[in-house]
Amino acid sequence: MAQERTSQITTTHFDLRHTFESANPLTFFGDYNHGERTLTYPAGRTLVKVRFFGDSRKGKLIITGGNAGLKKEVIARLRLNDDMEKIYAIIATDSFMEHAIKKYDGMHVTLNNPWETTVCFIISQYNNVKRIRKITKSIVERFGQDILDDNGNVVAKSFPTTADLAEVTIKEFMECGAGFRARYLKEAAEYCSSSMDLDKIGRHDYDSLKEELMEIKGVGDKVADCIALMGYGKLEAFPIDVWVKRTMERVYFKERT
DNA sequence: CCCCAGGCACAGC
DNA sequence: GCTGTGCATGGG
Repeated sequence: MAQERTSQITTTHFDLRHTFESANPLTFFGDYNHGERTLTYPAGRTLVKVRFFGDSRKGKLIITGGNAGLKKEVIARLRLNDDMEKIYAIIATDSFMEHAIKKYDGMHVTLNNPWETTVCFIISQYNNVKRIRKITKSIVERFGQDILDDNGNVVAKSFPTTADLAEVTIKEFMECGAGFRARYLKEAAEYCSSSMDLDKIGRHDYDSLKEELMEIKGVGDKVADCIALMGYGKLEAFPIDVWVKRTMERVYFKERT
């Protein structure tokens, strides 16, 4: 029966928009609605909806969904317990960083399911954000399992498991727009569903974890860092994509600000 | 028409 | 080890 749970979390130095217009995997299959200030995403067999009130200085999240442990899940996933003031103090190394911190106050690194993260970042290689989103959504839509509301209507799809995707053919991944990454997805799903334990390797330290991740075809240095950081919460990881590289070169090796 | 996008595997040194 | 190259696809 319909007993929708609602919980509340108060926040400081958190901003939903900055977080979800940034670089985390949830961006690729969750739905962020800027007008309504809501984020909707599948978590297990339920659909989570998060609504943000206030601003990065003083905010509030209202969470709705059918699951009892949801509040804890959201706090973990959005890393709401991160000590942002301490982090800002550490990374405020120059005026460029100070400006960035001010401008994007409340942008959080998120903590995601390792497999979801792996899929998203395999798709991300040599690709643009719009297409990454399109491909990811298409795969979830097509191969995820139904998430039902109380009346039995399909409201969303869950993120497909390793076993789900191991059954998918390269041709089907191509039909989702994956292009040359189709065979990486196929091999990753087969490998991760049979020869590798994504939960278990989470207990390894950063170096060893990264080494394990790079055994997956289609996962190289940068994607492994993304998975380590956003799939496992290894804060030592520092993924350098073309934008980070470009910015660092511009700011620290040419102009100087 | 060309170029590029949240890199990667692979070949050839 | 290091460097160069092809890669599916869509948008600018």
